[in-house]
Amino acid sequence: MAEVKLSARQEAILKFIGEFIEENGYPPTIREIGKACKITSTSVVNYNLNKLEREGLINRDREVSRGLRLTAQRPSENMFRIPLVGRIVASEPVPVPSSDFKIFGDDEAIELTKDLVTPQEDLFALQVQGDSMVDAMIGDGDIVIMRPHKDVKNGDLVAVWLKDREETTLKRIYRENERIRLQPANPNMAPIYIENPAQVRVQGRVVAVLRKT
Amino acid sequence: MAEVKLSARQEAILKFIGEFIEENGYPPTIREIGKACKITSTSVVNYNLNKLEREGLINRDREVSRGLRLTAQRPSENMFRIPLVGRIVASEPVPVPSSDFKIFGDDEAIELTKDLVTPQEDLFALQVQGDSMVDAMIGDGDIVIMRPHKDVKNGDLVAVWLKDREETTLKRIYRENERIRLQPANPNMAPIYIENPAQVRVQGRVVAVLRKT
DNA sequence: TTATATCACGAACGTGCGTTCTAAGTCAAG
DNA sequence: CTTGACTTAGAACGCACGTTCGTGATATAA
Repeated sequence: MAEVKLSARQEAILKFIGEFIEENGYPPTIREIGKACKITSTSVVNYNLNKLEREGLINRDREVSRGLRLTAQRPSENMFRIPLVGRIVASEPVPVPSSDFKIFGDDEAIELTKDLVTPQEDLFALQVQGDSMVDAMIGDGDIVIMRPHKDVKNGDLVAVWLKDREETTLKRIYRENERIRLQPANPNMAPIYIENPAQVRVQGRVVAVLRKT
Repeated sequence: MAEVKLSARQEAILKFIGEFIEENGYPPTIREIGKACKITSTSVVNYNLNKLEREGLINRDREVSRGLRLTAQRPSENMFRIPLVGRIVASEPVPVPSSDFKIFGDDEAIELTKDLVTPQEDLFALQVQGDSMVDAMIGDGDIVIMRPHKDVKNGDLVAVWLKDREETTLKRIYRENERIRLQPANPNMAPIYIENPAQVRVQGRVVAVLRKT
């Protein structure tokens, strides 16, 4: 579409709407727009708003006072919440949230921006307890963002529960024929080889790690 | 303040306002609130809104249609940007942004929420290049949020430039009498002792670490 | 010239919407 | 019981606000 066709007036209106919403938390009325942009007639404002709507730059709800909003970047669009479901300890399996058990009382949640993580429905967060994962460059108190089980590819950093050792670790996983190789993130450390795939339970893929100091 | 004094109706109103704004981009009218919360009289809604305002939960602009907004987390309020000023390499000093050199063309910036970092004016971000800081639990590609120089306290995780070695590392710093102890985050590694304080240049304090996988 | 489209002005209409007033029901303290 | 604070209800007032209509100015094409 041609986005160049904006007259000076329409640009002024658009700019004013943005500033007004930012400042007041609600959109301006036609008359407020008119006063700010030195337009004496409400019908002129209305005319230009219709123009802007046809251009796709704003939405309007007719017959509704202040019934307009900018289509462009609504601020909250760039933010989302991830439930913080618990702690991850080396000696216990990861507490993966069951899908039917919805966390409603989500006072415990982390707010993130899309810069960090592309949002998906089933993401969840865990706080690491203990220094057992230093070899994965993850320390005590760090928060890991995870995505449950499915579609784990070779090379992904995953949380696995090792049945025989009875412990959880974070490692890169590689399926090699019959056996599984678990590669520590620290290149100085040797990999673990698991001959029997039934001995490992992949609990999720690590999507991101956050550390506050 | 007492936040417990909300009646069921007031909570319903508050919840509806939030949902309405989320959905429509502008606040509801008194009558819309009334219809949604099964309140037949506008004055009752008005009464409860005044209650909520006195409680500090909403703001109202009188004589203005839809003139109300939630005081709690206004979405954009909880977000801020940090300039991504460059890369941090072990073999070079940290590129601390000079205060008079304002980064205006900040296409390179990271959006964060206040959950992660308490916002301050002079924060900046660097992307780590290379595996030279694994002992600080920081890997290649990680992003460190930093705050320049001043008020570095014992135990802070800082970026230091070691003059004699000509390298940058991230370590916890401790001033011990005349000498300086640099303690790796990995507890298995031995500390570095610097006898001559002029040999180290503290370039900033690490506030947070982010890793995308 | 006429025709069509774009843009601006002012006024009037009808309703949306915040405000205010009167009245009444509930409940705990006296 | 009465009193008073709190909450709900209904109605009326009056301005706020989106809409529509008539008018006119300007510009480009036939």
